[in-house]
Amino acid sequence: MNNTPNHGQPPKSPSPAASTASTAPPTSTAVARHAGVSRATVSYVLNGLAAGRVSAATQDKVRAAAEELGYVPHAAARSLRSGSSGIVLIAVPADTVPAFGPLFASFLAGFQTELQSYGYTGVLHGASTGTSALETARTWAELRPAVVMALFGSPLTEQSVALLRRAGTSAVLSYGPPPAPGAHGIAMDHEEAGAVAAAHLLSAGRRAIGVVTPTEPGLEMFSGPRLAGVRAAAAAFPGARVEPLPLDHTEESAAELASRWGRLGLDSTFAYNDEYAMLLMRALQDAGVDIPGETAVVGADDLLLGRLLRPRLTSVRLELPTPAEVAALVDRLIREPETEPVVHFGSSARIVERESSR
Amino acid sequence: MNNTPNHGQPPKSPSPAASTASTAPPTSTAVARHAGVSRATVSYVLNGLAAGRVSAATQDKVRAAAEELGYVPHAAARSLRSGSSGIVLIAVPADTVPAFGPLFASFLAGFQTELQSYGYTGVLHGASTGTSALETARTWAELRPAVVMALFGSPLTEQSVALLRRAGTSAVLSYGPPPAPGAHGIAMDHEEAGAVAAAHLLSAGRRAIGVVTPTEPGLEMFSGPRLAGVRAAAAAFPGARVEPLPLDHTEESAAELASRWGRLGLDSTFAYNDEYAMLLMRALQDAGVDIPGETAVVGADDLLLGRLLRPRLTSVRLELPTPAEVAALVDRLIREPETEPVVHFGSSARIVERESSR
DNA sequence: TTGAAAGCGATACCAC
DNA sequence: GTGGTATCGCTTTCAA
Repeated sequence: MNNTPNHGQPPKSPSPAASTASTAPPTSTAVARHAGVSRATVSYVLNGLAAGRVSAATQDKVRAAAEELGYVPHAAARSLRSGSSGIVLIAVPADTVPAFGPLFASFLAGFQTELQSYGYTGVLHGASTGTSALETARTWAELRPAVVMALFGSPLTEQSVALLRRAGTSAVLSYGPPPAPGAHGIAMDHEEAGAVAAAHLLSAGRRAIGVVTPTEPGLEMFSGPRLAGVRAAAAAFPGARVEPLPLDHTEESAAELASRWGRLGLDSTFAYNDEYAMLLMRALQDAGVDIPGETAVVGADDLLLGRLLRPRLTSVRLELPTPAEVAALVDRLIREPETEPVVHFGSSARIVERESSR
Repeated sequence: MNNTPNHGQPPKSPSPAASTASTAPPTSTAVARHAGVSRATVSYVLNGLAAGRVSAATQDKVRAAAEELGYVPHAAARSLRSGSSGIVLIAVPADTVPAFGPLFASFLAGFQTELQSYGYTGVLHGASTGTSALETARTWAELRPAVVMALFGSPLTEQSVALLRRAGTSAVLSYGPPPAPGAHGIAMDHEEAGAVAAAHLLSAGRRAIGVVTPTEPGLEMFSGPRLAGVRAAAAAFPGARVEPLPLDHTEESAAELASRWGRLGLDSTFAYNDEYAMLLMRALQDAGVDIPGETAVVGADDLLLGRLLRPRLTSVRLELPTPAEVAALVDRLIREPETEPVVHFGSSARIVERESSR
């Protein structure tokens, strides 16, 4: 990989041919010349600040010229001048992305649209977790984003938050895990998810609960608290036992786990999500374990998937904050950058009971 | 929604408090002052062009000052000056995103990392399909991206490609569908996928093939060609019949389809992907249809899911171009912007035979 | 009603 | 070895 310290600049082109087909991109100066007015006038007209300043005839001339030349303002120049980029940087840990479900994808889609309606430019940035938090923050800071929203496992430390804030970022918002010092947070209460699942199993008389913890990197921050939630709930029941069950996202891993199921002596499981639940359930069924008779299974996320399984899958549903709510929060943080960092609890968990845990 | 013509600027803050905690973000001027040198010197040192120009002692001073102040270069300023942003804009149709599988998510993750290693900044932009192609292109063009890679259903027309090119974009690359005039393309051969599936079913003696076509918006561009591929393959077999089967991504829709399965008289199905295959298979099994006895089922994408079903799911696997290949292509297009638009066929399909079609 | 001009931050040529 | 300084495209104040 080329890693010359060229600060993110692309390698210089060997052939300095004009960057595009014919001419250089039209600037506001070109529009002004074309319309026979000054650049100032162009700016007023095109930004809707022309009321009572520029005659209607002139406005038409300007707009026609812009249209004809295919003029598009230069965001970098504007942001340089105005001092703010209007960029909301949504950081996604690149190597965890595949593990996120459709639930999350649809949140993102709505969120981006929502931001646009506020006039911000939502920009997704896949952070490769190979690099340090500070280095990653530097990359982000170069864009001078109004807000950085760090999703899930995106690296974020006190230092990197500080760096971003010095670079003019109004707020850093951690979505998922508890925020680093200085950052706001939208926390999902994974402990509660675990607790809800455990409460359900315990009240059904189960006492030996396995908790599937994915070995995929970047997911510990969810599975950890969930496990803790299960443990907390179990602590209230004398004789209850909790067993972590590391599991790869592969058939082999599930088969291996199922093969030693008897020795584990578990009467119930809380899987990381519905997909892992399916993976485990299949392996258990293939190994002759009766579900829910011998072992109850509870998934999470309440995907369509779970309803297609037999027995149908009981699932814990985490209610996420809506895109509109989050966008409104982002807008507020931009307008009031000095707001004390605070954690907004964004979710509540409830159980969707089906056959796999009866 | 606020849609005042303010060209993407965020609403002005009512409280013009300093944008960040304490001071304004440090500039190269600040670093220069702090180090007791000129801005020019700072620029040389920080960009690694100081060899034989600046003394080692001075270089150290500069770097120390930059470090201490937490200096981060301003991408907008740099891009303004240098005339190129190094941004590779990856456009994703926002409302289709949830329908993409893990396959694609992992491609994206790798691609972003790959771009980074070339020195480009990969930026994902969720295009809300509510807006016109031209308007969307304008939004993109404001960022002056080096390349726009439009995924799947992102709106792209001859006009919008032209607009982007006038704005200095080296190349527009359409990933998935056949490119608009002026754009390069990485096409996935969905017809081949359909043909491969059909060939498999036909050679197993099946003659009445149902083809599941999702009703979700934005997916026709895949399902259409696949259906066409099936039809083409079937045309070679006298007596073969092909039946499109519209299906929502819901249990109800699948149940409804299953309820009239007898009347359809089909002995096989090619589903849009493994998830739709699972949906249909479940409904058919619930309706008492034997798989593969009465009806063979073939999915697509070869997800883990398919191996967990009973019977195990036969699937068509589309080999996508690797992130590295695509990144290399992007790099080439940036360095040689005048390359004639061309379509790169990026995929080949093969069948993974399992129990559901035996 | 319009225009001249300053300046946002970084780069690189040219002179010292 | 180092430092002025013009320049990228755009916004906005002030003057005409």
